[in-house]
Amino acid sequence: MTPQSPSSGPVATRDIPAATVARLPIYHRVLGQLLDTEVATVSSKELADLTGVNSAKVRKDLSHLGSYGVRGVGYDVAYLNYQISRDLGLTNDAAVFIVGAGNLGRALASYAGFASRGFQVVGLLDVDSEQVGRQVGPARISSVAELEELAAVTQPDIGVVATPAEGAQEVCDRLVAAGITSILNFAPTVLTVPAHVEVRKVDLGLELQILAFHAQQRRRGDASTNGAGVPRAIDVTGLDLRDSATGDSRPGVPA
Amino acid sequence: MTPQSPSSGPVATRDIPAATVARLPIYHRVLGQLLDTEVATVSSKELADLTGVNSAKVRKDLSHLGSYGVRGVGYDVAYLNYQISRDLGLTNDAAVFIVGAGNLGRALASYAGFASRGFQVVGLLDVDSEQVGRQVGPARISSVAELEELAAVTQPDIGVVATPAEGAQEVCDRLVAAGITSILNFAPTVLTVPAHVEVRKVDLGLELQILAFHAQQRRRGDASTNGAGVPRAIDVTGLDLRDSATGDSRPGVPA
DNA sequence: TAGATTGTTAATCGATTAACAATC
DNA sequence: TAGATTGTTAATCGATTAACAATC
Repeated sequence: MTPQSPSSGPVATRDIPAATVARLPIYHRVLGQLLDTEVATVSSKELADLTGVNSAKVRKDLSHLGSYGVRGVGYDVAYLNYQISRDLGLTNDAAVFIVGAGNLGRALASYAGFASRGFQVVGLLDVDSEQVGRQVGPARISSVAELEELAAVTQPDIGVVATPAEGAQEVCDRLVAAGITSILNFAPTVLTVPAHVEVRKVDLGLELQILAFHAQQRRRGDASTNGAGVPRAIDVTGLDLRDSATGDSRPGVPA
Repeated sequence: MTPQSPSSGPVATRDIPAATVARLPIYHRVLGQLLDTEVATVSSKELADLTGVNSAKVRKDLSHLGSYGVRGVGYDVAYLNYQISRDLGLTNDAAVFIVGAGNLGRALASYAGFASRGFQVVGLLDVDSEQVGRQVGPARISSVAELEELAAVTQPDIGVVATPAEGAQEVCDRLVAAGITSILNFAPTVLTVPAHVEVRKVDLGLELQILAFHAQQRRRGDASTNGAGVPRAIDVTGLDLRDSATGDSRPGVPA
């Protein structure tokens, strides 16, 4: 994930459906756990049970990567795990640059799930000069004034915006100016970026709202006039988590 | 959102498509900002520009709530905002119970986006006895040993699991036993819950992985043999963020 | 009335899933 | 060979979007 030209082999990543891409990390995590417990092979049915994904969907997803299974046997855990890593671009470490070292920024910097999945925090910045110099997990907090300088040195692949809503757009602009083309946005704002930059948005309040909505639906189902009384399991699919960048400097789709 | 029987009026929430539900909070946030700037009406086109959602989609989404627009004019900001709040179940405060007061738990407890959207943190628990008693934003940290007791008193609507992966399932079981039926899971594990409980999963590493994948795709498009050189904007839809609860005690779909 | 914008229709697109032939 | 499981087909379902009649 360092910005070199990719010399990789026959990675069959042409036209993997978006919904499949979104599930690959799930398979990847479960395969990692299976590796730890020294399970050698796994069937689509087993993967389905472990991930909650329909087994036909598992097979279809994996078939987009290539024919890595063996009929009558299943998938070799280590081999499949490696192939998914490769297709996800995790074989080279991705350098992550976190702006904002409040509770959230610090939580992200010390999040164990990053290192184990090939992400390396190469910068953790904050405006608060009192915070500068403090060690947070593997990172030391730097001043946000040094953003450009640090970015030039560390060449981050991904920028994470963990600031309040107010400063977010400015930080985003500076990240983009520094050459970063992938941004993960935790601030509750829609970020405006040029077309070549991809922004994904994580909105923690939104997740709660969706839960609250479904909870309300269940209560209605239980107690209201229709009186069905069956607590339906409502499936939420089709959530678009991506800030679109279809035109130059247009706002995108937050989650 | 307190567990009383809903006496609400003609809330037209039957069969709102899942994809629409996932976007309502986005409209809600933007409408709130428009309210602050005293904008009286807004057209679907304007809402589309502000959220990055296609304008036809905006109209279709809003039409699921009822006919709240005026042809030739647009939507009354305050009225639409209220209707969405009502459909999302935000008119009554939802009580949120956070287990795990590490960086992430503290970030959530002090997250401004919660209070402004009708969520109230009624509990923040940690195993670390040194943390107990500390004030974090509006909440004071309690001992996780008091989980059942506190839940009985505060009657939380939503439980948030912000513990490491190891403790997550136990915490989840205790939340379920305490009567909580909506759980937001930040731990990198699939939680197993009874069918009547809904779990939504937020996986911070997953978002980074998806960004990394797209970044890799862009580099391929730029530099590889096909030589197209056009940085495609790849759209990611269809991400299922919900742990399913289709059968009793079956694992679900993590995000 | 003329202009603007909603609400809805219908076509299109993509994702899901059961079913089964291929094959280890 | 018999049993198991993949990879793929095809049917179904839901979401997206352009287009436009309804109507303010």
